[in-house]
Amino acid sequence: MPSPSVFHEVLCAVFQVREHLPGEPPVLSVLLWQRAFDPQAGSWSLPGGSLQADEDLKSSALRQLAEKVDLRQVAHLEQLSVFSEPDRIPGPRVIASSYLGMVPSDSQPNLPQDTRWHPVSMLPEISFDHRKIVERARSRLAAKLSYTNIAFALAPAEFSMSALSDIYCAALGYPVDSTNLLRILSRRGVITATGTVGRTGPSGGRPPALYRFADKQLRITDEFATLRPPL
Amino acid sequence: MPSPSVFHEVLCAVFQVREHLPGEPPVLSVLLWQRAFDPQAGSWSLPGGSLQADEDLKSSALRQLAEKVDLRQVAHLEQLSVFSEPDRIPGPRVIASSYLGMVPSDSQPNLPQDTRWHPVSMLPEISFDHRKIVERARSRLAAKLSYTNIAFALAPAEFSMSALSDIYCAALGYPVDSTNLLRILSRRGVITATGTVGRTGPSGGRPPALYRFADKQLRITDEFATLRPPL
DNA sequence: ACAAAAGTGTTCGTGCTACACCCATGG
DNA sequence: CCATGGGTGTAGCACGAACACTTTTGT
Repeated sequence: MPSPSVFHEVLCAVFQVREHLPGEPPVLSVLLWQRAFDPQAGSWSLPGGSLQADEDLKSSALRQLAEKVDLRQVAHLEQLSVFSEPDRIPGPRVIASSYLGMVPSDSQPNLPQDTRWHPVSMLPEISFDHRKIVERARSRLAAKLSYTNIAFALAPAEFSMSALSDIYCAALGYPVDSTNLLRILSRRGVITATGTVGRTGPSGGRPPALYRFADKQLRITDEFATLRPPL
Repeated sequence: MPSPSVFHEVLCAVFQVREHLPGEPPVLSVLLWQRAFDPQAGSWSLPGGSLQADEDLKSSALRQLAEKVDLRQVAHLEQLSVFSEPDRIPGPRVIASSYLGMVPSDSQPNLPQDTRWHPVSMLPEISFDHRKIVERARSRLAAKLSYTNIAFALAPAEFSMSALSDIYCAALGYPVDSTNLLRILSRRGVITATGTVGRTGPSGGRPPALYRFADKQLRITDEFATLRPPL
């Protein structure tokens, strides 16, 4: 192995569906911190940092999130792609492995001063190539919502179907009918009824049945939309 | 950036659908080379090697395939995941980025002595964690066959539908009806008729119409099997 | 004429969307 | 008893699987 070794960093696009304006439906938001110093002081960056000698990438991602932004409730974390252009950031070469992370909508982590949730529909100025990572994370999340149970990582432990369809709507960017969503997800065995009911809302209405996700691990629920095996 | 830099290698799982036994339908095969020296002398490895200072990962992968196994007709190459366990191979730490590559079934690259195509159904002893990479590449390929036009990278420039369904069959591991395949792919605009016909086979029969792929770039052709946007 | 392979048409099932209608609760 | 939201039922459609039937060639 005669060739040069390089630095390696992990960058995490962590999403939460959260209320941005009170009374409005919740929106998909991503966790960013603001750079205090150059390069690109003032712009917003993804949390992350450099890989240590004794950890693999995923452990590193979890460590950085816990240490730097005090985030410990990551319900799901998966690899996106690697960004390896030699000049992707100024200074010595750093290869970035990007991750998609998600925290449930009911968790309220304590964040440092420089760190904030930003609705993905109104992102501030983003550092380096981090915007591309956010975009990729977003589209990966949208795609996986349709054929996996990945929403378990965005939803609280128990939820009404209208709350869940709000989450899908926020993540996908278009309305999702809660009545059909129930049928799809229960037929696939993704969610199960708890048997309990929630409280009725502030403006009246029937109290909703509550559901939970059957698994808290990622599962493919709709493999092979087409070209499936015979029999 | 106080932390250690590490070596970084690229590993390519390159597939071709090729005739293994004459007269039999073609099978999905992967390109491997046999290690002459320890560690793990005799076992078979994926082509690849270490990243240079001035190249990104994809360029590196293409370079290594051209230099080391004289392979220049790679029709598609995409990133799989990164393997970063500190002790994944003996010796100093090396992080591996894995790639999925594909070669059209009609190209016949010249291979070095130690390099050979192996049907994925009868793999030899594989080095280190390379088997895991082959498996992942295989399942990624199978998945993408159903919702993208990725078969363009496995098929020759022009082909009959029965030849194409042989390719799908080899890559998926189960039979694919050529008549339905035609309908699916032409409806999606993935393939178009050339207007010409091929030669009839050695055992007689009607000469087949020839088709070609409309794009030679990867395209998603069946986004959102479910939960699609309204209207 | 017959075998072999390609191409066409038809039936059927499945799964999702859309929407109308019914139910439960608070004021 | 009415407004508000939750839940159920149903019709329709789009797409693909399976398979029978027809067409075109070589021998």
